[in-house]
Amino acid sequence: MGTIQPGQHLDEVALAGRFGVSRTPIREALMQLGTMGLVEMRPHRGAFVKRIGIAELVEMIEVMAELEGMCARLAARRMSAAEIDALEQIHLDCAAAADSGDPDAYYYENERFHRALYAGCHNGFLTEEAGRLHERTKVYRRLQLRVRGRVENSFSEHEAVVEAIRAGNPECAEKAARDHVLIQGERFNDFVASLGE
Amino acid sequence: MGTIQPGQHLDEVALAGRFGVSRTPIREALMQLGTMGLVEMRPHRGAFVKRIGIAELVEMIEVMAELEGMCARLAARRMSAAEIDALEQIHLDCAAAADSGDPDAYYYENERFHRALYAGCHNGFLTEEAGRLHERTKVYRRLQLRVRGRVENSFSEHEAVVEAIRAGNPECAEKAARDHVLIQGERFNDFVASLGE
DNA sequence: GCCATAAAGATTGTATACAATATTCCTTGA
DNA sequence: TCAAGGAATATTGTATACAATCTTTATGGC
Repeated sequence: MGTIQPGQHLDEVALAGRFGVSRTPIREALMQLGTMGLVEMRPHRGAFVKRIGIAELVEMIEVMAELEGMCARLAARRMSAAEIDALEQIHLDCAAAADSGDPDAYYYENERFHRALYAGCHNGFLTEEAGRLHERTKVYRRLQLRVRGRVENSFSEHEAVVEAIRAGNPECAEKAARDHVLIQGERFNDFVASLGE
Repeated sequence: MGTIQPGQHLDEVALAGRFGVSRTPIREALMQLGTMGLVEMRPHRGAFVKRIGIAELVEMIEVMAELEGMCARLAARRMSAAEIDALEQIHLDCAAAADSGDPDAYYYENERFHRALYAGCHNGFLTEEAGRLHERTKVYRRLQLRVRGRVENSFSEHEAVVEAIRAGNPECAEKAARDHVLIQGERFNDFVASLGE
């Protein structure tokens, strides 16, 4: 219970009753989610949980890779020593989480790592946009970490990003971060293919 | 009249009266604009036209350059012969508009050119995102075309993009498109600097 | 038996009324 | 005279009622 499925119709009165408010704030929230692209609003039909197709997800990952690469490139040029230290500390936390063998723990630390990377570009708008896209694809990315060996690979890919940033090598950092995301796209394709669909 | 200024407070009842509807649809529209980032919503204060600072605009242009470069890179790989022909036709229309000496005419054709480029990447999500950012910065970009010689330079920069795409050279196309946007950022800085602020 | 059409029901979109909060201006005291 | 506090006003946030539109179901005709 509580979990909602893609394509599900979001009934306004039901939600209003569920949260103990009137339809008005519910409608405003749904409208926000609509413009954010999380739900689909069809005229006189209401709000539906956006059903993200595989093609669309691949498209989003393609853009994601570009933005993450850009963040890393700029971070290599702009991050202060203190910021790099902080990023490396989070990276160490990732290591601990990876060793613990708990995918959820790693997921949480991984989140922190990416947020720190986004902030490191010193471009507030880019940080926002990358964060939004990250948020929008997180559900699907979380599945990835369940794949055997993915956590270890993810960690070593982070390593490459951190090293390039510390070395002050923008091109290298960009490539490492971009590949880190693109690999997830490929893995996802494998995952989908393995479902026989 | 009719034009609104950055930072201006958007009165709900005034807008409702102006458009002959109640506050409800006005509120929903403002909320949409809020999540789109075009207006700023402060709690219990209402909606204000987003005041985009110079720093923020530079940040947006930086991201814009990356996305446009990505579009061009993918377009060089994915555009069909027919699409390239269409892009070139729009480019010719730009030439005609440039020759007419009317900045507004060129502005319109320039718009078509960029939209065609966005569509050429064959990534619907990227096309959407690039279009949104384009829309959000258009007001400021329009000023650029008033600068002497900018229309001619813009046109020759387009030329480089079209040639690279026709040649099927992704790296070249990416660089050309990226530089095309970045130059606008630099010109804008010049423009701001010339104001003595 | 099946399809088309119309009526009934359900759900979204809009308007209006009321409550909550912020702003402004006036009063009062030092 | 200026500052602080409070009341009055204005504006946003929420609830509810009504209108418009879509969906479903039942009925009639072929």
